[in-house]
Amino acid sequence: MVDIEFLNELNEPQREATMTVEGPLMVIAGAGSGKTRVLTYRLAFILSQGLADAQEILALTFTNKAAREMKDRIYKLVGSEAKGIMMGTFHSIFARIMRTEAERIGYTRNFTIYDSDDSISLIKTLLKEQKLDDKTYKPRIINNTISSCKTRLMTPHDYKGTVTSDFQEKAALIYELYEKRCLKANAMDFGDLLMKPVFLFRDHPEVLHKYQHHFKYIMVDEYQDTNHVQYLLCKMLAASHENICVVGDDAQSIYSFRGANIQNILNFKKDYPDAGEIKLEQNYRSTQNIVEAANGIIARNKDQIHKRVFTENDQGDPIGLVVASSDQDEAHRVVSQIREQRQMRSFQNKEFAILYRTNAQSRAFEDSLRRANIPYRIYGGLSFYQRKEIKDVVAYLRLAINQSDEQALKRVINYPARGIGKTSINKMVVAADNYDLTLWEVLQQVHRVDVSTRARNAVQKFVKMIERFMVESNKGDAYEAASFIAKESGLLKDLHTSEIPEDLSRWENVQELLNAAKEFVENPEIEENTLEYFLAEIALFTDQDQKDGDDNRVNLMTIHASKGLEFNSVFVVGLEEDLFPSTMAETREDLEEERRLFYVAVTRAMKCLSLSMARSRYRFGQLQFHEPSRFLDEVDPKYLRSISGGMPTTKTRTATKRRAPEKPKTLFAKQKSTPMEMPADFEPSDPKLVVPGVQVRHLKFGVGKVLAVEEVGTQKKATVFFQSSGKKHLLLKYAKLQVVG
DNA sequence: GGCAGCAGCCTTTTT
DNA sequence: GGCTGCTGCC
Repeated sequence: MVDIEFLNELNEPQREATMTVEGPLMVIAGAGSGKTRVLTYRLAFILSQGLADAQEILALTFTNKAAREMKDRIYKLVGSEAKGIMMGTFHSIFARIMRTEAERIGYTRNFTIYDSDDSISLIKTLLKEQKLDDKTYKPRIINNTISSCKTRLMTPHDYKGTVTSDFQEKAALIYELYEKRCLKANAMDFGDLLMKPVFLFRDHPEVLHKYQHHFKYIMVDEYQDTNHVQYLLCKMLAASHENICVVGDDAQSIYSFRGANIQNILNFKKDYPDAGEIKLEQNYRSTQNIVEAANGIIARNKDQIHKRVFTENDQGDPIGLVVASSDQDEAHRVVSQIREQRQMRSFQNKEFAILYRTNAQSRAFEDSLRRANIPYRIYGGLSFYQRKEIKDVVAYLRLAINQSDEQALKRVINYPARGIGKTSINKMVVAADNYDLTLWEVLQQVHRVDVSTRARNAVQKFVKMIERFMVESNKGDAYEAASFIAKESGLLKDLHTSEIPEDLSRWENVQELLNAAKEFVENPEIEENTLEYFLAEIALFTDQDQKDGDDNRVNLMTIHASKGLEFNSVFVVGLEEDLFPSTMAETREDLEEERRLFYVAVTRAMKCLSLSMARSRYRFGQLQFHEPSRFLDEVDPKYLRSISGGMPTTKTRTATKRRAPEKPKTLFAKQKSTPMEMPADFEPSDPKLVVPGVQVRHLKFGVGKVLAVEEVGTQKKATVFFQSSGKKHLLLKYAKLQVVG
């Protein structure tokens, strides 16, 4: 038995929540009340008491990152006993279960996971085949319809019974065809990963029993954001022992747009009348001002469980309020405040967060921060795995594992160009349809299809290549296989020899993917190091999961993405009607969700909080004027202090002047994982300091030694020898160099 | 078959 | 304002 001294670090309700492990339990955890701590300690407690082995515990989290962090913390508490806890997102856990059980529902274990892009592109194909216009029947909307059916467990047949409009009727038809095609492609979409297990458990009680028996303890984090399917899965798995603990905060439910159901929290007591209920109400995160202002905000919502969040922390500073004239002005003033707080309170860059309602708002802040030479990091937006070049490589990998994967096949069949054009592909698609074969099977028998000799030869070569990839993917580990495929497919070469400058950074991104494969292979935690497992992992990897990194940068993200995080200083920006709350929010329920979102934003702040709005801003390429958000009126003025941001300081002007105009577009676009990011602690030096003999750092080339500086015309040109890439000539006017050592 | 140029869409949030 | 995907031209 492991020592459980750690329980002493908890307050009374926290300890109770930690030690109540038998039977159903609901923990309502207010913002900043130590929820994660309770969850980790609770798991550590179960393990240390020998109540269950790690593999017998199921812990469902909201993001993979949350799971990883929790695992780390549990390791620190109980050591290697924690190894093997089934911890992850609903999607990743049930994807694993479905791999084991795939054969029972007509799939094989190597099935592909379609992301929304794959789904939408399949829907487009189907619309075309049905001669339906994709302007009237928008693929994205149909995709939303299908996923919403899936969270409500509606099959195409069920849905057909409910249609009341022409659009729905066509959507039902597409849904039906879509399901057939997914099955044929041995592919599941996000919705399937949750819906199919429910049907599997329903139709195969022995399978359900197996898992019910297997998981002795179940824990669900962020329960307020679970949807109906997730709710059912929990209920099914917990039915025999009922050792289920759900943790959440109804006030922070912000995902109803994707089917999250706040009722799940309220229903918990109906399903388990004897369930314990513990409220964590002491906030350890924020100042009194922030906690009380937040309480005042959320009090206006009708739908909520009563609780009284309080704190024993200091009162703290008033909440800053900024009314800016434009979005640029807003950004500018936020940056000024960041500067000021860095000085006055000695906060580091990474202790700041700028939170906004929509991703599109980030641009103004990026510009301002870049001008001020403040490094920043953007969360969200286009994730690494959504990039074209990455999707191309991944498509090859997918194809190596699952040849039925139609979306992957179509993506790479003629990329890099190998002479298999639209006409030939169309003929083969038709053949596949006529003979009820997969596209891959047709490719294998291309000699029976009426295509040009040139195309036929190209197809046969392509098939041989993929077959080699199949062999390779079974032979080596994920890294070896992926490297082989990236190289042999011609993809790397295509990017490397390309004239287009962006292709260089694409090439680097592909290298980055290979690095990820290497890291995966070297991770001792993983079950198997094959390509198949690697693919399964990255299919569910999202931008929310990117590593924090220790680098010192200001954080920019949507409020949704900020859930679960905390920062010393938070700026909630864009508090304008029609932006936040969003125009889309019409009903009282919608509006209450927006208000919860505001509540989440405000409660991310530990010490400093600032709210701002812009009277005008560019949207859809047009200048728009906005009224202040109603949410600003909902903050009690006694907590507020208006900040009338004045003119930019001298220092600001200098910084603005100093920036090189080329910097954003060229250098930063070439950053590896996320473009436009500025590495931490990179501070370009005055060009005068760049003299022969000194060591310098360059954003892209790394560290190097200055060999010579010469005047070319009116400009200064330096010759630098870089360890990474050899000798380079750089114009000092453009190249930013930092003198080091 | 490949590329360039343009139209139209988007902006709520994501596994 | 920026991106994607389509069309039409070579």
